[in-house]
Amino acid sequence: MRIADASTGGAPSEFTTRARLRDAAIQCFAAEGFGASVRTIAARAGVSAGLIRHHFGSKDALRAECDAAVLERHRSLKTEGLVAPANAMAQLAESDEHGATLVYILRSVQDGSAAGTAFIERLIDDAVVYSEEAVAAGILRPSADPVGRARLLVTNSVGGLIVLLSMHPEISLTDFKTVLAKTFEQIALPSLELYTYGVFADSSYLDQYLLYIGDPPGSRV
Amino acid sequence: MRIADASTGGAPSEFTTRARLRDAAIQCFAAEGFGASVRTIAARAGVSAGLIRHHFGSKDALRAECDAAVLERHRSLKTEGLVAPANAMAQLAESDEHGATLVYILRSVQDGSAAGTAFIERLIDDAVVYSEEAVAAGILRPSADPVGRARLLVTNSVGGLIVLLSMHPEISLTDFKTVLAKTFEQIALPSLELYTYGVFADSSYLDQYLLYIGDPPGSRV
DNA sequence: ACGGCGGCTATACACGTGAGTAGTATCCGA
DNA sequence: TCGGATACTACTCACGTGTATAGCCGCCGT
Repeated sequence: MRIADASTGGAPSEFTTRARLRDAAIQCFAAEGFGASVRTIAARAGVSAGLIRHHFGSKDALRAECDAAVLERHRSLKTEGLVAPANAMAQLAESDEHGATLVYILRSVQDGSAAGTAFIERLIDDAVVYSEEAVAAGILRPSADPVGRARLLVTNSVGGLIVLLSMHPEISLTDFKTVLAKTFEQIALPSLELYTYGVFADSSYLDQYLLYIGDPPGSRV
Repeated sequence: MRIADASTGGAPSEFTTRARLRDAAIQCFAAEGFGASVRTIAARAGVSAGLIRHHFGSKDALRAECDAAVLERHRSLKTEGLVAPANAMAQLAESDEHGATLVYILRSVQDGSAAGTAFIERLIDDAVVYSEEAVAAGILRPSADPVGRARLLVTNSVGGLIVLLSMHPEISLTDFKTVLAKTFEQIALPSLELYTYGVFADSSYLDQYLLYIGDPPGSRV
């Protein structure tokens, strides 16, 4: 037990074999989803399947470590100031390693795992903070339901990305970056339009709804 | 072969055993995802696993028939005029049977299957048509990229729904309707706000991008 | 030089899956 | 009444999976 820790002395995520296996797993999970077998991961890392069990004990434990690594990678990216409020995702697609990270995160969300939920909630929390700042700075319009808006923006963006990527099952291990770039290029203009002007020509739908929730008819519970 | 067809004489989707099994499969797939085993489906229908193979030949064939049935169900709903442009999804959540249909569709999209892709593309095509009409009627703002906007709106809405539902794994076979209603209630106000006013306080981001694609710097390939 | 130990593999096991086969019961027409 | 087809079940098989164990090889401290 405690193999890598004991040898390197504290930092478990170095260039140890354990980290190599973990990164191979991240790439496989990103490429094929979490159905990727332990043997596939082992093959990609050029080792035998038993070694993974030797290091991690179980597939679930391996995945938990992948989750932690990816979450941590995203957190460090954020503290580096790379992740801007609006185009948070686009930044991640730049490098190929980060591309795999992004796809892994999307797969986690898609899969409904705890890591995916955690990630979404973190994004929402971030968005709430960014939104407050941006509203104060006059960049964003104020909202009647700021956290609801943040939630909507995040879930829609991430979900839209998931749908778009689901429609391209040919994300062979190599071109995460390419397919992500294409996708972003596809949605950039409509997104900016939507975020700038909305889609409705006037505010009648919103006004109706505001009236409706102000004095709701008894038909609903 | 051709059991139901030969007996009922033309319409394969009646109250035949075959249709019963298919509907049980749709509910199981909606509840558990497509990993639901043939035995589970059989148990739900109150029959043995072998019978499913007897009727459909394979699990894939069964799923194909479920896909077709769901797609057809949605198409008939559309021709009934029930599906309005804006709140297309909300309608489906009303009845419980349609709730299962909706969730099945979402699962198909999430899963990246051909049926899911087909469904998304159909929704986009519909949205393009509706948008044209709505723009002509002065309800929607015109767009510089109408089909891009339709694509964005559809993928974001459906994807957002998928994400939101993924975060509630407790969709026990019974309360499709409840969880869908809660979800819609949660996003209604922010959605209307977004679609009415957007989120940006001014058009500077959009203007920048329009300039950018008008004369792109050479840094990109 | 050598002895122990950690990295690593080969092999096997239990389990759940989809698929296949054989056989039984039930109904319908001649 | 009977014969055949059809709905249905019980049982079996092959396969891929995650998990588990036993053992080999090379490095490193003494």
